Amino acid sequence: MIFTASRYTFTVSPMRESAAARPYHHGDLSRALIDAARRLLEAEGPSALSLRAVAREAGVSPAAPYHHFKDKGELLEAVADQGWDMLNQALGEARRSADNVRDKLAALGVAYVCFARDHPSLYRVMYDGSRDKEDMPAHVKLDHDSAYCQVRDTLVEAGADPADEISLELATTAAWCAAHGLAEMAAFKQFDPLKTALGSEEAFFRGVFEHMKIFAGDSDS
Amino acid sequence: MIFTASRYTFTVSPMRESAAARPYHHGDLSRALIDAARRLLEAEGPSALSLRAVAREAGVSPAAPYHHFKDKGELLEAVADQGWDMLNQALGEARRSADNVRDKLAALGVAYVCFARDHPSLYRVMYDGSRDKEDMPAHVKLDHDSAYCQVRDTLVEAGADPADEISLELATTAAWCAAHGLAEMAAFKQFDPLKTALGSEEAFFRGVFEHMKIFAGDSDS
DNA sequence: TTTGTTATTTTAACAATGCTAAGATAGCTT
DNA sequence: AAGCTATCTTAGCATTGTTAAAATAACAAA
Repeated sequence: MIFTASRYTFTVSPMRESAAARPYHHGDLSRALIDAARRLLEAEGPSALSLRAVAREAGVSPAAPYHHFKDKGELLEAVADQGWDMLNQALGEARRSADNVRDKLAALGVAYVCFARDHPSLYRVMYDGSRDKEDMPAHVKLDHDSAYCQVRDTLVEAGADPADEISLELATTAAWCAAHGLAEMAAFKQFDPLKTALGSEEAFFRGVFEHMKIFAGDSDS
Repeated sequence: MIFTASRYTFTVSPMRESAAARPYHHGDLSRALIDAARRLLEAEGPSALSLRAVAREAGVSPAAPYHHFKDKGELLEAVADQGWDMLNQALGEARRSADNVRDKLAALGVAYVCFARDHPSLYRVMYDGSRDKEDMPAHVKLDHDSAYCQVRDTLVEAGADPADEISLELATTAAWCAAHGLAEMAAFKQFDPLKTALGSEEAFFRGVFEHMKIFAGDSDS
């Protein structure tokens, strides 16, 4: 679907549900902006993601986005939200497709790192917004099927005592930190020999996770 | 020590050893620039760290830095290098002051996260440069007493088999990822209740590390 | 329909940034 | 003293985020 208005030409992605009644002049521009940002992000990486470039990609003037997002940051937040939705979904699938309970948590971890590997720019945006604030990324702790809650629930399924809240929170945080740490490291090419030695990248991820007990020593706390 | 040349006034940090024979006009400008960058970083955070601001802080013209660093990135690399030196030193101290072998690795981990907590902007710079390249941050794997090597050596001291190189690399990577992940998360205020419940921030760090065995299940590999 | 209100978009402008090319300056070498 | 070269400044360019003001188009009421 292609609109032409004044001298700007731009495309509008097909409307989803009735997400929001179609606004005034040009269809759903805020969604078009988010899509344009995602397109730019995949094509050129995070450094190319300027507000003006997004507007250009969407076919509107440099100031147009400011009527839909107060800030460049607010647009990036919207992009990040989509990323979190995708990640939550990927974790859900990994969780369902794991054979036995014992492997479920490792499967979650591998799925997490694979997501970061497959969408590196998006993953960056998902965290960059939160680094300045002192809040966790959106939807990480709040939603029912948020990534965080999925990890916590999986821990309970695997035998963690849901009554010991502190221990459960610590374990969930530990899993989260481990996955995030590996996600940020995994692309370093210093790991290439290890990956080939182990046969695949996923095997490398799994191998790292298998060693995650190191900090605990051998005793059980 | 204060120089005044043309209309720019700037300070030069006291010379260290004979790091490099004192250059031409204004003393050791490249060091002065790095110091200025560090000062700005601590005072205003990473977003305020523009090359022009650094030049301003150092009392030179906006183009002066380009005779000492080919890029903004190259200056940031130099700043990051100092950060890695500091971190390596902090890890070394933590390693020496740990009572028994068993606690050494946890002490290293806590020291790592404390460094990131105490120098958040510097820590950001230390990794930001490496995210674009696909290389690990400078000096992480190369130097003798690099942070990476210290972790690996500590693992060997704690009983890891130095002959099984793959397992040792995996374990070192696991420890590194865990520490980095926690370092990036630790500032989120969602953890405040946990920190107070456990008495201190360090206790929280230790608590997370103690749960790091989760990915391994209970069996030993 | 006409009129008015309001939401959306454009144009134009500002300050700031990274960086480069040209000239000035000062130290070193001969 | 003359020349060379490294260092620094001045000016300038393209780009960025953001704002203010003007234009445009949808809608609601008369």
